[in-house]
Amino acid sequence: MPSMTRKTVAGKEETPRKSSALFLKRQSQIIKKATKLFMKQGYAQTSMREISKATGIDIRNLYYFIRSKEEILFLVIEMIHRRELELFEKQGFTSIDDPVLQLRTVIREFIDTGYGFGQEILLLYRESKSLPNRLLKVILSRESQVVDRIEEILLRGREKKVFQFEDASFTANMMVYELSLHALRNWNMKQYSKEELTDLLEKHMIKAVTA
Amino acid sequence: MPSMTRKTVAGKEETPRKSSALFLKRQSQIIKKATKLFMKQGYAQTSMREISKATGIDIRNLYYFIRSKEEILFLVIEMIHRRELELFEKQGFTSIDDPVLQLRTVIREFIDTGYGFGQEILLLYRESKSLPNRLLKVILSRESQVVDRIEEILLRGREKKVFQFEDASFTANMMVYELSLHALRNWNMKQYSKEELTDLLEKHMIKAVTA
Amino acid sequence: MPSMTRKTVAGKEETPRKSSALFLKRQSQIIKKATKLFMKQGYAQTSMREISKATGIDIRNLYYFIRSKEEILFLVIEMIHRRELELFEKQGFTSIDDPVLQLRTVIREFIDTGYGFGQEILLLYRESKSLPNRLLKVILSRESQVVDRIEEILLRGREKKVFQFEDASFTANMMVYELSLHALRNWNMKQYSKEELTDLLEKHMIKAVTA
Amino acid sequence: MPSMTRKTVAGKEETPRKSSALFLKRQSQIIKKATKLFMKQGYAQTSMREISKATGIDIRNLYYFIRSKEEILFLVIEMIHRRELELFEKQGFTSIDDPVLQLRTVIREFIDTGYGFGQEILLLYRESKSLPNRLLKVILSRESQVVDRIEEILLRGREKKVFQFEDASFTANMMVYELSLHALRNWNMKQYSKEELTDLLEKHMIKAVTA
DNA sequence: GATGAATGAGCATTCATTCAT
DNA sequence: CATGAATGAATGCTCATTCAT
Repeated sequence: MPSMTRKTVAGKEETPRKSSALFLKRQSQIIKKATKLFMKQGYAQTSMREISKATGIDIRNLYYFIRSKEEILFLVIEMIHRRELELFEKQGFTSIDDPVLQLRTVIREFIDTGYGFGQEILLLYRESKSLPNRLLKVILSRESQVVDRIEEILLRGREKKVFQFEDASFTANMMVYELSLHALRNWNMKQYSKEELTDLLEKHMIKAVTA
Repeated sequence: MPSMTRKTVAGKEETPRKSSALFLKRQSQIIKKATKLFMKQGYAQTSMREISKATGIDIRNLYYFIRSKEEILFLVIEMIHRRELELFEKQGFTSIDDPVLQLRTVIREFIDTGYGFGQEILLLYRESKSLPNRLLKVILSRESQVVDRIEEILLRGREKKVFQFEDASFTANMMVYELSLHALRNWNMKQYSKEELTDLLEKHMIKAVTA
Repeated sequence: MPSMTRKTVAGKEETPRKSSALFLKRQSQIIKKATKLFMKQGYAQTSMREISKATGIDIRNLYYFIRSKEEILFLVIEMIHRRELELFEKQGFTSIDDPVLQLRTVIREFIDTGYGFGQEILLLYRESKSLPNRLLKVILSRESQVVDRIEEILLRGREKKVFQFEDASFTANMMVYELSLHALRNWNMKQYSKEELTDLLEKHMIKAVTA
Repeated sequence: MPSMTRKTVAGKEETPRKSSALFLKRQSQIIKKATKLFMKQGYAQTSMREISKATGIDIRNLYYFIRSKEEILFLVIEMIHRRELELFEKQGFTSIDDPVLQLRTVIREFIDTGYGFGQEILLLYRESKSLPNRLLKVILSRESQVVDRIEEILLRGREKKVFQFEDASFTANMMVYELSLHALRNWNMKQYSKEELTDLLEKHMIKAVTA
């Protein structure tokens, strides 16, 4: 751990950040490459030098676009959540009336893309604590938003008497968690094809909330 | 010379290890302290110096008991699994005839102690990949043993027509995973007391396998 | 982390190296000082910290100019060979027609400068094996070039019927070797002045190839 | 370089050494294994731990038989010289009357065995300077004895008018040196079989001293 | 934006050797 | 002889970050 003393904490707007198109482009370029590296080797094991090499941006100029390594992690995690939330805003989704179908859609969409960024979820679980408390809170509130969307579906389903469960919050949490099964336990899940897994998960989850 | 060439990799028994009582005592002393440190700050973020300080063993003598930092992680993870497996060997457990009751017991025992070492499970998920492939394999096969024990219970239950599910392996995996819900998502679970959580989990899990 | 995993081996051009004039200047500055140190105390016995101190370049910035200690040794040895080969390219040398005179010139030039870098030849013999095979091959092929130049002279002489010997390659090798006599056995050679030695060597070597 | 301050220098008989048969047996056991290790990896690169492992003697008990690592090197080099000198004492050797034949015999004997311990000669050249001055002197005087024996042969030959050369000492030195050609330049000598090399060397050396 | 240089802090691991029991 | 423990001193190398030009 080098120089934990001089830490510049990300998120604290000390200097008005540039926000020209090019600036943002460079930033997202950094975030994307960093995401890949963090997923593959972990946050602590990824050096700024590697990020510099991956992006082609000189390490010293890197600090022109981001404030610190910590900020990169923050932005990376933020991006993952943004992508998760986008799933719920896909056109047509909110217009689905049947809660069961809606839940099914969520599961399938999540796995469809989530299968791809399953590693990213793992990153979330693994690296969150590398963030200082203040940033961690921001991240966790983002997470809660995802849980909330699931909870809404469940509550609507209970009103319609199609779903049955004790605690909506608990169940929603469990569901988000279950959706990450593959990512977190992929070593034991390799025996199943994507389709098999989707099927098994769907049945498991639907069974848990139907009467 | 920090010997880049002659690297000794943990687990590879080049020399027969010492195994006197005193030696093993020192080893487990190291492992226990390291476990705490790894849980709190992560493997990569914990330095040998810190482990040395925590154990009171001079850093150079530390290498008398362990081969490398990597080996410590290996032993730490191994110990966690050993503790998990011990749950299934508690006296009286195997004599329970009712599968539902047996499953309930597992859940309660797991949470009872697991609540305590929840952090350790997180460590498992988080740090496994810091191990080289060879050691990772050993660890994952240990993990499988835990899953296997659950699977046995499920299969016995299905034979007795009390349980119903599609895929025994998938379900057992999911259950082990669900049992770690609290550890991995404690930030969203703080709203529940230990008892509430146990109740909710139990109901959720039993519902998933009953007809 | 001393990066046991991501090791960068000297010579393997992962990243295009810098090559500005200033960069090269710093590099040769390092090489020169390192040569001295290696000659005096040996490669293994010379620490990077010493090289840092000798060059006045902070040890951490040292790694900005060289990839590893190993690379320094490689560059040091390379430079020695470059200097040796330059002897054959001195103006006027190739225009000497008489092979005996040509050989004499080589011997005298070699000893003249070689007397100065005799220690460097010792270094060559002593430290070559500290290099990994890949780099060692490069070095040995450089060495062969020196032998080849001598061989050329010998062959020309044989054609002209002034020289006589069985095996050109063997003889050339032996000659290069004999030229290093002083460097390698200086402890027994101290009784002779530079001039005496040159005379003795010259006579010995010429006698070996004349009819 | 660890603790160069506390150095216990070999050779200085501080404590009356044990000299029972077993003691000497253990010592020569250490020396033999150390010789191999030093040849393969160099003196500085060989650790006491490795010597301990190779001999099967616990590293701490090693110091019961030798005073320091330095002493091991001294004893190793001493043994090499003892073996060289034995060549001149082989029965029948001194009774050879013809100097040319005598020289031929030396060459052949030397290469015959020397071919086997060529590496040891290299060790001599490479590691001598790892010894403190006092010990180095002892070693070099041993070396001189070898040279002296050759010189004697040469002088006898000159008296008998079969040999002709300028400086006996220089020539003898050169001959010892030439005999190590293979060991020191084996990388370029691999093209020749042992027999070829012996032939070439013999002719080269005889030619250098005959009229 | 590129570039040369610096800096404070640390890393895991090894070394030869000694000593008391 | 074996064994547990200590110790003073390094080792090569990397880290994130800053700054002036």
